[in-house]
Amino acid sequence: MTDAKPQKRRSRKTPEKAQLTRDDWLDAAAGEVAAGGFSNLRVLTLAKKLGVTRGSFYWHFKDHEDLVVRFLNRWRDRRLHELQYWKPKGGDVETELRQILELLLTDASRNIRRLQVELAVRDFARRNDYAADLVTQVDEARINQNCELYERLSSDPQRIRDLSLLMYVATIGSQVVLTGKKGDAETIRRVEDLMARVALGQRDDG
Amino acid sequence: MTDAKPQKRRSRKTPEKAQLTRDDWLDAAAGEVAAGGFSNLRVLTLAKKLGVTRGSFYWHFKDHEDLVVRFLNRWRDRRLHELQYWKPKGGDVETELRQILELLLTDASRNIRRLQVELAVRDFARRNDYAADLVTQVDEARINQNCELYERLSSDPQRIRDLSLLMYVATIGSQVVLTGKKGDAETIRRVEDLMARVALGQRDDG
DNA sequence: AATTATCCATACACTGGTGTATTGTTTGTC
DNA sequence: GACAAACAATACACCAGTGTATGGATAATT
Repeated sequence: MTDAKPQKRRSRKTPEKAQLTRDDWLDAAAGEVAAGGFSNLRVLTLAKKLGVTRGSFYWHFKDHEDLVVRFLNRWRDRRLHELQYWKPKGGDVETELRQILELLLTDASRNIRRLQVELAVRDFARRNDYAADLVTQVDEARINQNCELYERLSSDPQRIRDLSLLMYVATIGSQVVLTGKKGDAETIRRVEDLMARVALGQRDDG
Repeated sequence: MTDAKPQKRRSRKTPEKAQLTRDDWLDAAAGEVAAGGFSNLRVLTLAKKLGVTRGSFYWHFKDHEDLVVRFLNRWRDRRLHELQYWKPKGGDVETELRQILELLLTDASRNIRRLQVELAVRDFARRNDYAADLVTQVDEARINQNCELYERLSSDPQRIRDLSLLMYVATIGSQVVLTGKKGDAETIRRVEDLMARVALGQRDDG
């Protein structure tokens, strides 16, 4: 009653897990980046949200830049690693194409936080060379990955690459333009369908 | 020699134009936004680049938020106003389509600063409701504008809108993914060509 | 020429952020 | 249970940015 002593000091969400790991900080950082971009990634705010002081931060990280670099590296590693799930199990071309498009558009628009982080990284890459390099790596890997699919739709290597690139920029553009808007779910589904038909070379019926 | 007195006090780039106007500040703000996004838009830095102190700023603007709002408003007004140049003078559908695509892709990629500002506004819109509203207005207007063109390619209203939307998100995505990369000029031209053929419904030859 | 409006400089208070050094407090581990 | 290592709190110096109040200089108007 008289003076509030430190009393317990470990009062985070999970009292069992008293110690914070570096990944905990990176997870919290993802929340900040998703919410307000990299300019919103501040040590003080992060510590407050984790229920500790900055003393903990400077144990796990050298400084603010160290946090940013580790965050970007983890992001790239995960994006490159998840590519293995981008190759559907089998089936005809149209099925696989629609699967991959659904993964890139409908599924992505549901995973708001992941998408917000990606857009934030992309934005940060416009003024940070290191981030720009990672984004390029990820883009290249994704486009190359999809080429394996579009190889079945054309025999011209240049055309395959262009088609893969076109589909990719269309998905990114959809995420940029449509995400977070009202009634985007239905719109995204229609765009998704139209993209599939474009890739398959089906003529318009209008 | 002894003590540097204020001596002249008007020593900006153009000594004739001693007084700064609000648009001068907004132009300088555009540079900051293009370079580092809205989080890089600081009164102090702006004043330094204009060769004045913040006393001038707080004469032309109420506060920092006032600057941001005026900047966004001017951006929207200009984007909506320039739409009149998006309607080609006449000619067949393919010519007009290729003209509009060149305007949206090749020309846009040359106008780096304008594009950087647009991407920055788009990013800012993810965490600012007012900016999000303006971006939606601009997107809607552009898509509607292009509908007039795609009306000649289909008779189904829904399909017209979807096609216009697809082409639009593809251009935005191209700007996001390809701008500032090495060898983007040639790539953009190929994507541009492919988009035109897709819109025109030409079958692949591969 | 005097006055007013316009525009900018200066000085100040305040906030919020980084980074460092030092000192606790836990948590294994022998 | 003593010791060391891992983790976090505290206090400090420092800087960058906003906003305000006030005064000074210039231009316009009469």
